[in-house]
Amino acid sequence: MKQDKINKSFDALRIYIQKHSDLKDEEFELVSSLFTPVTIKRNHFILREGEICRYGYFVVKGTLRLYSIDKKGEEHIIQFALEDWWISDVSSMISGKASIYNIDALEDSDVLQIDKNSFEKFISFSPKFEKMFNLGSQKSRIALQERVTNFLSMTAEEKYLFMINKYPDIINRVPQRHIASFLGITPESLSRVRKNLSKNRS
Amino acid sequence: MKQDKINKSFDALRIYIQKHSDLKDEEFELVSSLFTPVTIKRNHFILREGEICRYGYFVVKGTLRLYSIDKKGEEHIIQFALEDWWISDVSSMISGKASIYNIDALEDSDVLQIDKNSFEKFISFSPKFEKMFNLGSQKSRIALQERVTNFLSMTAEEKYLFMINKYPDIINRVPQRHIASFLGITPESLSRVRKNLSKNRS
DNA sequence: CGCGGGTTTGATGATGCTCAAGCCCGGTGG
DNA sequence: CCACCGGGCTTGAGCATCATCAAACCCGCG
Repeated sequence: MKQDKINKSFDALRIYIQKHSDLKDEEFELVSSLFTPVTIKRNHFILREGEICRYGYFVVKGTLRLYSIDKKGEEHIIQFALEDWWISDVSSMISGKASIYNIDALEDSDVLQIDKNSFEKFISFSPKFEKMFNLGSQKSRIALQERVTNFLSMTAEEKYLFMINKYPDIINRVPQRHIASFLGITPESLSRVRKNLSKNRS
Repeated sequence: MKQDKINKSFDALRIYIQKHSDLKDEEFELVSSLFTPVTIKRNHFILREGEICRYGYFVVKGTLRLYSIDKKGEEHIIQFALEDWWISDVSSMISGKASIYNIDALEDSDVLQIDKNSFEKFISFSPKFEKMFNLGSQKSRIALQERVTNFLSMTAEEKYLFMINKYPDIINRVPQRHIASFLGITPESLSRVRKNLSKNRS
């Protein structure tokens, strides 16, 4: 990776952290030493089903997805990650067991990679980093609970409308069939839902 | 509440905490001072939609549920809580905004109630309490992600089988229609799923 | 006993899936 | 510059799963 791009990656991380807490230069010095910049080409994997997940990733640029493959070979997207998001299989990382998920890139992407040990160092370095992480975890937990609630109570159309409202940036960047997968419907159904909406809007 | 029952409640909490970390007598002294024992009669509420959630609850005895009500008036169960589980609307608690959920008791239940401030004290009192809490949050997050994965990839029958396997204690204690609600199907459908399973098993 | 909540069963229907074909559009090579 | 290819989206017809509505059944409790 070019030095220029590396610098930009760390700039992005710094801005992200700074949003959540003050950060002195020497603190950021340490932080930088713990993360490794990595570029991931479109359709390349950073985690495959059956592997143990050893890293967390901060997305500097691009789009990644976390998904499972069921016994019929169908993909089911659990999470997207765009700029400024984190992605990883926390379950595999904590348990040290094989992951049931895959993570790959939907576009050429730049990420900052951090392994488990470095991450421990990172959050134990300062309480404010730990707070930042825990707050992020809570937000993720709340978003997942919201998604469960929606699965329990919404039709395909309602789930799509909710998503447009809550994650417009994802809608605008990700191919429709992936949106469908995330919503738990087929691409055909999503197409029909959209047709219906545009009809009723005009 | 009778003193005897109160003591038993704190015993349960102590055993729970001890499972996760050592605990000295004087530490537990403090912990006890932060929680309030409460009994909840069957069908009584500790949180209603529209209220701000001000407490977390540790279940000593009984069964509670967290659920939403959709615009058709249907209930959708997000979470059960049995002995040794925690229940609360974390989202409302963190944001300070009105909850979209209800929490009530499915049986006469004993819980230990703790308000937001006391909880802050609790986890800031010792790093091991904070660790315990964060680990619990991660586990909850992982369980929610698993549930999302299941919604995306499983049929009604598969979800039910998964639940039998993962939460047999809930299956054995909770009326069928509530299991159905948790799985996102109707009581009638669950009844038929069970019929099918018993047919194919014999 | 008989009442009542919960579960089961049956008949019918809606939502979303499957499979197959057509369409749109951007990229590539002649 | 245009023809053609291919991926992704759309459309259509038939179908499966699960929902709905209504009735019967079961069983514990007053």
